[in-house]
Amino acid sequence: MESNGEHGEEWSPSVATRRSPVYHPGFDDHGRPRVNLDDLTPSQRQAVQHVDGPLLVLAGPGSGKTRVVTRRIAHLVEQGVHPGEILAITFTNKAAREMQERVDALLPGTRVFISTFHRFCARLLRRHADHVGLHPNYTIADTTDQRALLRVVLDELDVDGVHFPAAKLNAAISKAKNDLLRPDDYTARFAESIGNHEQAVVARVYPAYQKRLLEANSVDFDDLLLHVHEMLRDSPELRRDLDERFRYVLVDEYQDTNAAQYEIVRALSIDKPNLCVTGDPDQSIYGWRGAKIENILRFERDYPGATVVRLQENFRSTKAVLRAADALIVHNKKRKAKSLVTDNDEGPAVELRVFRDARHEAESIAADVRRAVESGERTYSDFAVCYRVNSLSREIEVAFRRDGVPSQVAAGVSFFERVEVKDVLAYLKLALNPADRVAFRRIVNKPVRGIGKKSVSTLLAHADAKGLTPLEAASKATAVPGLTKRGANALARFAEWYDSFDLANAGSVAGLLRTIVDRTGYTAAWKSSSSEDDLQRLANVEEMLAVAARYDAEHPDDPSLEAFLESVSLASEVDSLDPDAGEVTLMTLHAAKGLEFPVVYLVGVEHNLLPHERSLNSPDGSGLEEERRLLFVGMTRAREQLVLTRTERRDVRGRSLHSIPSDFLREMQSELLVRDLARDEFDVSQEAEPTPARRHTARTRPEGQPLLTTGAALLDGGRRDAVPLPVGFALGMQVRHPRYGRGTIVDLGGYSKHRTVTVEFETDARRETFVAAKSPLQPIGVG
DNA sequence: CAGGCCGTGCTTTTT
DNA sequence: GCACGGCCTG
Repeated sequence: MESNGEHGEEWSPSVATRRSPVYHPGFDDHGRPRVNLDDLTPSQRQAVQHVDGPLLVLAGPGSGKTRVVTRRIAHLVEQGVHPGEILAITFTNKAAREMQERVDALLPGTRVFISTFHRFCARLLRRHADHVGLHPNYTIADTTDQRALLRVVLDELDVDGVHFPAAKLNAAISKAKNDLLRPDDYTARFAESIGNHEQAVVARVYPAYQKRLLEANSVDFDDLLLHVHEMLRDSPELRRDLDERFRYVLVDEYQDTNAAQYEIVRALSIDKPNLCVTGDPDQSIYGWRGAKIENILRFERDYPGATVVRLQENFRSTKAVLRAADALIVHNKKRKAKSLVTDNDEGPAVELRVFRDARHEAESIAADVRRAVESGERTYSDFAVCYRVNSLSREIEVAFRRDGVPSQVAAGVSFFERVEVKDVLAYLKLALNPADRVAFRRIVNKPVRGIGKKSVSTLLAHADAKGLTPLEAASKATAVPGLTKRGANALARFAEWYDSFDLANAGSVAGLLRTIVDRTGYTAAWKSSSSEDDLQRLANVEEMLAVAARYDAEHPDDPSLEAFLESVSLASEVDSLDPDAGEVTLMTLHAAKGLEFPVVYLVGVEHNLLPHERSLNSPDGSGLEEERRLLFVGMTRAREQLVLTRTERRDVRGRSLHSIPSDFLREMQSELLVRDLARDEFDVSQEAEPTPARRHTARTRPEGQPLLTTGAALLDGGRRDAVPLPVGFALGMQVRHPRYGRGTIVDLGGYSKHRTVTVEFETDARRETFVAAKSPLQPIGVG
């Protein structure tokens, strides 16, 4: 309790400050307890009412886990536990936000510290950076930065970057870090390994890479955990303080914790072992990034006297869905036996539909969805389409767009990873952390200033030797040996120009960003360009400014650059999914965890895809079991209807290959209703043909009609290769809206994602403005 | 030093 | 099939 006052500040604004003792948040104004227990099952209630000591909640899919966790938090507060003593850790920002909202709904104004592992560690590291040789203004290197840095290291160590690509080495280093293997440990273990070239190379590269990161006052994703683990391990006082400070710790999705996360949680639960973990071994799908399913399996041994609560009743899915999911998962050997039971209806049978190829598969689903929505039976947001690999989304996106089915994609490449966004962010990073060599390299010649790679390397070598920041070295570039006169002058000019920015006084984050964009003239060339790509880039930078402005507005009390960059670095694409967007959601099976939809299509249930070929050669079959769990997770997202699909041919990297049905299908065949649509007389696409909107889209864009807006495909798809929306909106164009009927476009505004279209409709001269990318508007030719 | 072309290798999943 | 990095040329 004592520690709250002192540390409380640190965690604001996420943690409420101490309340007046008179107010008791566990009760409403009439003295009734807020935490309702009546609508809980006995085991749910047991978990909610558990206060002290370790607690393991084994929660099957759809068993009301979030409800239990949030109620339990509320119950703890009701029991007099101060909200500031509770720490809840999730894996995704989305889960954290949701939990925050639900706790807030139960006990308005109560702000518990709810955070993802990485964010929690980032904060902690900010506060105690000196423990691990960092400064509080450290920056976070994302995957692109990591690879860029690795390439520099490879260059220096004269490692052949062709046989040992940065991405691969990065994965190896990441894996080592996840297993708590630090450079020295790794080198000690693998330096001698003759049999494995890659390990020998990593043993050389890893220490150099880590040194460079530290030099740049930077950390990668894994370091966030690793550094915190180190400080907790090496500073008993700090560990004890935090253990005391967070008397009640909750960890969600515990089956997905890796070695570092496990140790961190452990360290916070020694003196006050009020640790509650929730999870489901059957939903462990992150083994490939170091998650240890054993962590949850051995919880009772790790925390003696632990209470174990099993939530087996499923409130989400139909009996048919659960039987199929169960038929599949029982084939896993390494597993705690658990059955899925529900009082829900039987529901329609789980179907397996077989198609000729991916195009038929996609078009059939699109037609299906349209039919259900047009008949009023469903809305678009009732549907999800899940797949094993991101590349499968493409065919679906295309078919949906062709058919006028609105969709949103949780894609692998995020907005924040686009080059132009990264460039602008690198300026911000350098402003925060002048030591950041990765950021410096990125922006020193952007826009082009005549500073080449050679000059930069020479300069940075000098800076390293003299202990200067890159900018300090650049300002005295003429005195740096080895630089050409031209290079030195350009560098000195750059440094002088940069210093004249007065970044410190730019005020808000948005102000700072605006200053940077204006002063660099970064976007200038694009403004006059007519190329679609350039306009897109411009729009992305504008969007970045909007993101910053939004951040400023949401954090008037904390306009700090580090907090902004942190939130940007730790944002993920799944976080941007909007369940109420009125769109079909397309995502990978991994991204689907924790979500639910009335109707789920699970495409590409084929051998080498699901299970993925890369999982097949794991020696103990653990890879295969994880694939099975992945399918299990996907299936159990469905509330009412589940459709699995496979095709007979599929394009893999350009080649069309014959596909083999997944073994998983055989394992649950008794629960599947098989419909072979591959040998039908009629083309699926023809069957679905005669709908009005479809005919309209077929002649959507008359010859010569300029593509005036960019669509959801370019932005939401997040990929450069996304097919541009075949639909351009232009002034005067005739469009149709499903509710308002025919109309004419009378105004256009904004760019890309925020492109707006104002339409005057024929009925009652109604005027409406839509966000182009999200609107159901269908062009019907030019008026 | 910059821009363009060519070849490789990629794709499993992500904080 | 594509995107990226590396290489070569101007």
